[in-house]
Amino acid sequence: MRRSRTFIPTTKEAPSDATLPSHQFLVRGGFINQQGAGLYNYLPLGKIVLEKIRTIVKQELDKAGCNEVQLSFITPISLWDRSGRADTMGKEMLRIQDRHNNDFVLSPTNEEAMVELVKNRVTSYKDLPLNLYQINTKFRDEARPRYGLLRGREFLMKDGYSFHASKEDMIREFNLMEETYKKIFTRLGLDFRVVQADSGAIGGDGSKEFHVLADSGEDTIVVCNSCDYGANIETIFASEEEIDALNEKSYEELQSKKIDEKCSCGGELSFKKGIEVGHIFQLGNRYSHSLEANFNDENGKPKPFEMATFGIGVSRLVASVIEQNHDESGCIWTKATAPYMVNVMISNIKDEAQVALGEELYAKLQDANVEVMLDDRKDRFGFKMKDAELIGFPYTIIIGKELANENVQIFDRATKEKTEVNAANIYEKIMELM
RNA sequence: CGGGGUGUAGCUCAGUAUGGUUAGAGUACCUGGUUUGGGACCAGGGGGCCGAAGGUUCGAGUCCUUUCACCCCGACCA
Repeated sequence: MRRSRTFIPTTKEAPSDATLPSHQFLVRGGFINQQGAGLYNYLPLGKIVLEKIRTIVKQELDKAGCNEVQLSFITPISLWDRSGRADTMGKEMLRIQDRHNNDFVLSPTNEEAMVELVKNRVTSYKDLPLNLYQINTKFRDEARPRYGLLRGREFLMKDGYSFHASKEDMIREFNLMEETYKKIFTRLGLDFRVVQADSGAIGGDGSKEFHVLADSGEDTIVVCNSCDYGANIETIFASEEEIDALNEKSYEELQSKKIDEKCSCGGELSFKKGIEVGHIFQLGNRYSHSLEANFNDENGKPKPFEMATFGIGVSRLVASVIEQNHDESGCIWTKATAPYMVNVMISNIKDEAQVALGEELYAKLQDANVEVMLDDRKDRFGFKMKDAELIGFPYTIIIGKELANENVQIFDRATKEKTEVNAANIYEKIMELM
């Protein structure tokens, strides 16, 4: 893509209400803009990142045998009356009326709809197990949306639901999804932990959360330095007071706070802040029972489905990548999430040799299916560099005054180091890096 | 939903205590010129129903009432 023809409205100043790095940089970098409280538009760059994350989520789920569907976003209130959630979800569910004064809600989640979909269509144990998911807009009318994409009212979430003939099989799927989620977050290039969550009435290993480690995380978790143990503090500290006191501490304060107990593996335990980006949950037959969704077992006896549910906050992940990967200059996208891998920067657009090399390289990289941006704008060197750092292309190839000596530079966004490369070798060199 | 705060140019904000020229700055944008290795410089220019509705007044960005929106601190959540 040519920078001169894209819609990437970057700004020097952040909106005054943006407090978190991800919020500031995503707005300043022209990825998103705010439409209303908890409502965001995705501009071209933001849309690309969102789609990349969505694609990785989809690929790994499909590989694990899940089926993607797409349920209607607006659902009749009757669906929620039957499960009892029309009352219990309260004001989080935004209700609307159509022209006939019929009541609908903007779906905040889809257990009911998914059970209704499967009910009477999957009728035999032979058809089980089944794992259906969708990556679709959700709406939760939060009392207080904040932190940009991290807590919007309208957001993109992957929600999956699995149906089983036995609890054992449901647990097998639950474990499979845990592994699948690990693959997804690993592919995204994130430093994350799986933690035991507060599983309420279900108990046991019924619920696990996936946290991206970041200073600005809203949750406090305990992690081991030598094994992959992790726990939300809500599960290991008895009193509300202790939990509240820990949650109020800043990242630095927590870092220095020692935990006396050792992990069962012998390793040291420490506190971290995390952003919850995934949650997997063993549901049992709570919904299948209340919605009378049954299958026939080997003996022809009707039984409610054993279910589990699996969520990933897709739009929240966009912000999480930046919360974990940024510096004072802007975004540092991971290779899997970068909107463009390479930014070819023509330092001085009036220099014919620079333009010629830039165009040539741009064409070659495009032919090689590299996601490449050509910064062909008439602006000055410094301006374009600041812009590239703010947006966070993993690599920027600087075609500038060193071209007179047959050299160009590769600027590594993460380290901010510039490597001198002979212009004749730049294509091979950049291809090696990726 | 409780407590607090803010709405003035695309963005960041002055101006409002004490009403009074044509409502400002920086930045961004447009024109021309000079620049071209870290968000350039000079000159010129466009851009505002001062959140909205009522009211007080000879006169309202400024005072009063109502209302809407957004933000922050709490309680709640992918």
